[in-house]
Amino acid sequence: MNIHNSPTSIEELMDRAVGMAGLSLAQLAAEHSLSVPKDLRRDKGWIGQLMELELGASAGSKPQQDFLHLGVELKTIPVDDTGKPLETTYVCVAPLLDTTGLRWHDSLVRHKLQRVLWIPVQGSRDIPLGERRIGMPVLWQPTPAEEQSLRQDWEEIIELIALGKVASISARHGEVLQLRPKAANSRAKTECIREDGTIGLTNPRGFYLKTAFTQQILRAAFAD
DNA sequence: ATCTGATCATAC
DNA sequence: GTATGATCAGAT
Repeated sequence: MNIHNSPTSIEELMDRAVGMAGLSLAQLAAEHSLSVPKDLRRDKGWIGQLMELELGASAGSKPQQDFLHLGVELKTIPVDDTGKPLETTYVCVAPLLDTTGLRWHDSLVRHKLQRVLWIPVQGSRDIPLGERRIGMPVLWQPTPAEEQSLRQDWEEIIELIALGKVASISARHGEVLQLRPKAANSRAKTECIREDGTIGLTNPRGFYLKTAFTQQILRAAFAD
């Protein structure tokens, strides 16, 4: 199933995603003539890249949805044997400068999460990478309640950033959305607003979805 | 066992 | 550095 063309409809995208459910990562890698890394320590994005290949997502480092023409963002999510997410989900970089006038409706978080195709993959480190199996896909759109939760957290965090308090924002802020470092390492710096309004430097941050939130998404999808 | 801050590879 | 793809691993 070496498909490199981009799907022309959501239906076609879902057919492809359902088609790879149940396969092991080794099986899928073999179909694309890729070797399976020993582990993910130095290949943290390997599974995501593999899914992009199989589903025909646009490769590269473009700052847009994976399936722009379909309005769909692709996310792989590592889960344990009960289906519980093992990691938070990165959404996008957070603006630490020029936050004035930013509104939820126009935010990158809202745009990226308008429609997400979740691909659960066994993520336990006890399972050799190649033996981990791909689960049934979930096409998700935030319910009004979910969007409200996201919006509330986003507005709170953005407000703190605008007040120059980014340094005091920890991953504990937010019910469903959190702010955490997103960089090569802690020496990476980017400009931010200081409390006195001047410009300072701090570690780049990204928005992440907490595991309880993504667990709820997956549970609701498989509830029927 | 879970969470939070830190980190890894790659393209440009 | 910023953007893509995320998971690692020490602290709690």
